Amino acid sequence: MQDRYDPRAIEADAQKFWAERRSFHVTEDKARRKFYCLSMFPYPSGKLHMGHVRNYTIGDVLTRHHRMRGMNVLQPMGWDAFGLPAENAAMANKVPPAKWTRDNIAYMKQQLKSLGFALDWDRELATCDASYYRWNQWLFTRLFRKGLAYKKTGVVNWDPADQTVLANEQVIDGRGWRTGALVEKREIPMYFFRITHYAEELLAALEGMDGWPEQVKLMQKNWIGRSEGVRIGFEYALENQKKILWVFTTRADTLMGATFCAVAAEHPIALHAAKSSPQLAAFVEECRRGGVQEADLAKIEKKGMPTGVFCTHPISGEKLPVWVGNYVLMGYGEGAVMGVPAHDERDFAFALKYGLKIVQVIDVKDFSGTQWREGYVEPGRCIHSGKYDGLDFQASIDAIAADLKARGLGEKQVQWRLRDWGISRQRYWGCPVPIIHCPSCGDVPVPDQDLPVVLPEDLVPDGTGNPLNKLASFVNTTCPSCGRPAKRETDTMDTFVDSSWYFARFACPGQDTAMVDERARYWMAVDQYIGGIEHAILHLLYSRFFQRAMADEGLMPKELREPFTNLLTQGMVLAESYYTDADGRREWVNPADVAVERDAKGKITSAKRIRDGAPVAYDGIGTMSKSKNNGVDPQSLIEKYGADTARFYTMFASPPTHTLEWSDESVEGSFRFLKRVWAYCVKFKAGSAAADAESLRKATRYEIHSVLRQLNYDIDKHQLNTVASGAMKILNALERLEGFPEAAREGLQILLKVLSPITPHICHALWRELGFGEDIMREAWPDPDPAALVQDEIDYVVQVSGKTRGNVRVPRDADQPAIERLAAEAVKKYIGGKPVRRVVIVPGKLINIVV
RNA sequence: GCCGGGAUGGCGGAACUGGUAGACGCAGCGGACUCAAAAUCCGCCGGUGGCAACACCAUGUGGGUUCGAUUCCCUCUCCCGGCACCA
Repeated sequence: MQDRYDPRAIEADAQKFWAERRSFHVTEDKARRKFYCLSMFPYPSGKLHMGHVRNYTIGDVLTRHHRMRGMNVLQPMGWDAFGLPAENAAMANKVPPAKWTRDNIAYMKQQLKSLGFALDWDRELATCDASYYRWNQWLFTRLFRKGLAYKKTGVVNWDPADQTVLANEQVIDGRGWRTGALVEKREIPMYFFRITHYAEELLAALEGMDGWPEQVKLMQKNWIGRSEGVRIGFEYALENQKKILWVFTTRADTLMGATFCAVAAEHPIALHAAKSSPQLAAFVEECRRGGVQEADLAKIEKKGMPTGVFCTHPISGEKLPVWVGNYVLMGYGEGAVMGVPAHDERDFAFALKYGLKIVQVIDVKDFSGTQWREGYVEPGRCIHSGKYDGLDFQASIDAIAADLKARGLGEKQVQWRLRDWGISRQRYWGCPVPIIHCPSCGDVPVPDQDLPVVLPEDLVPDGTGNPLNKLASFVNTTCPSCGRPAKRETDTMDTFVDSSWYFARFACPGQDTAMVDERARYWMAVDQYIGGIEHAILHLLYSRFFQRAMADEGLMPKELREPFTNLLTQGMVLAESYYTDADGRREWVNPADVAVERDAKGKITSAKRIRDGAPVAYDGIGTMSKSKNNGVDPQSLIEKYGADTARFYTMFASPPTHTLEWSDESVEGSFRFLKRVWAYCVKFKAGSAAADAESLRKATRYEIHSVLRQLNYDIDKHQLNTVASGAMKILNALERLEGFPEAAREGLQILLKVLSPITPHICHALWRELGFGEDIMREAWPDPDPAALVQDEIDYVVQVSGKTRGNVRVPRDADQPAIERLAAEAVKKYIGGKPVRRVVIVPGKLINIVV
């Protein structure tokens, strides 16, 4: 046995051992409980970052733990390989996205292997492979025929200089990232998935999803956004024709306080009125400016302009002005709202700004009418509302809705915030939408026998749109239904389509005649899904939609409607950033190149660049990013300390769900711990067994089994940082022992077993070196021995009036009066002569004497 | 702007279901070993006052519930994630 811990050698050995035995290859086995453990697959950006290491280590620890619990565990890996960064890299380096992507995959795969993850590589897939994306296309054609996929116009960011559609990410401060031109909104035809068909179900099912964090379910619930309200019609005349302006409101009780209506700039009333008013046309044009991001739209100054059109209040018959408002969204509800300044903050500000009438109709206190007050939106009894006066929130809504319904001017309605999912992207590096546009037959889905529509892989985009548009051999085709010349759709699919079902495909390696097969029935649903909290809404909601669409298509059992039974959302990995402002130019300095100085208490006082001693300024802590040059490369970490240290550190530093703040010194500490484990085992192997003193044996076993009990509790709730510290506590207990009695042997085996999911290589090596067995991975996970946890005496905390004043040791079988007597004796001086009002006893823990 | 989350020593974090705040580790300080350094090992380590015993203060802010609050409720501040074409 080597005296020194040499991670490089033992990690290579262990990985070879697993590879030769195909240790992580799994197949369906009806006899054992299956466990499908999945981490979100990576985008092949070039090399792994710390977020990947953390994500995949969490997944690997859970995988290995469940294996040791006797389950049939599947942990696959693949590549989310389509997307924008490949096109950017292609433009920068004049390399086709396909080559760039596949080179990255090869490199990152080797990195993942060096980390020793228990992955079944036989199931590897990349979404850019035609063998994968053909099934995107196949399912699309199925949904298209069903009407679950359809075409309509959608709004996009338009760069007028490059004449191209921009991703939100490519819009910087309202301008195109390459041209600097002011971005506009533009409507173009797109394909949509009808996710709203499942809105009700996607919402209702959240209720039973106990394995998901409340926080994520709440975000999804709010995103789907079910609201009950009333659709209300305001009559108006346009060119002598009677028309109805429909609005949706959740506050029909305030209808009698409506003093205006506002429509979106794209609303027919606005467009019509703009024809005869140059000012209004200019305002509508102004609303077109800017991108489509909701965060920006919500922050712009609320502006409006009257259309000159008046509509009729459906109850009072009063004439109300119709305004165009830049805050009204065409995509939500009817693209129009009623304005009730007295009971809506936004309407209030709008009314004050433009001198519109404010009428209070709900009995809220302190209504001043000149300044917005908290509480104006609170529901209450109706006032100044004619026949509705005195009715409360629900009663007034019921009465108003009934009256409107009787006159054909409204009814109760359920409205969803959720919008259908636009999947068309005017980009090259993605899955082609399998549609052929025929002048006589219209949009024809590509027939099954012609799938896949293969993406040509040798194009290099130039930033002015999708190069597929210019590729005649791709575009020109014949109509599958009439045989005449036709054009192929050149839009590709949103990459979220690729990632909405990959987990099902992992179950079916080698299947080339179907999207999924019966093996998916064995493995699905994913028992444990792990990934970043940033995916809490979109990816996870789209996957839930896909699972339903696939089940309803007969691809999976109809009742299997949720893809992920348990979800763990990991926190981000953050790092400090530093910069110098030498000669007026800010230069970001990587934390690895910075030396900090501390005062006597260890507080940081200053920082310098190691290379030249130049003082650097601290910029705080944030996500690792290229722009701030604060990324920590996992590769250098693995090379310096080995995979086990990298794995241990990422588990120990922070609970999986919290952010992790990078610290080089703490990495050092993790390495030191593994060295101590190795050194202890070297001594253990050389030492001779000592006799167990009964008391020593009992105390040590109590200590180790107590830690084990807590550790098992922690690992079951995925609090892996305290699992790591539990392992440290066990080593501390072992090192306190004199010699190596039987209790040490038992404790050491427990230590190696509980540590092995986190640091599998070193545990594999030590298990074999010490002759404990051939393969620690095949050992059963340890449980605490109840006999070891029984104590003869119990320590109680004694409080006087809630303040801790002492401890008292009482025999296990002491009765309550005896405990009270011992406790009172222990804190006699704090009680003094004061009368005892009450004694609170928490069994096994604490006594509080209230005086 | 809207939705969700977070804040505990110099730092990362722990505290089982409301029950000793600071486990485990990092940094720091002191010591051992060494010609010396590294490595390793031992001790100390929230703040204030005190020779000490000990006392008081302390879990972002302000309030509340409770015998007892880091934990539950309300208020505010700051930070982070998402907002539908980044993945």
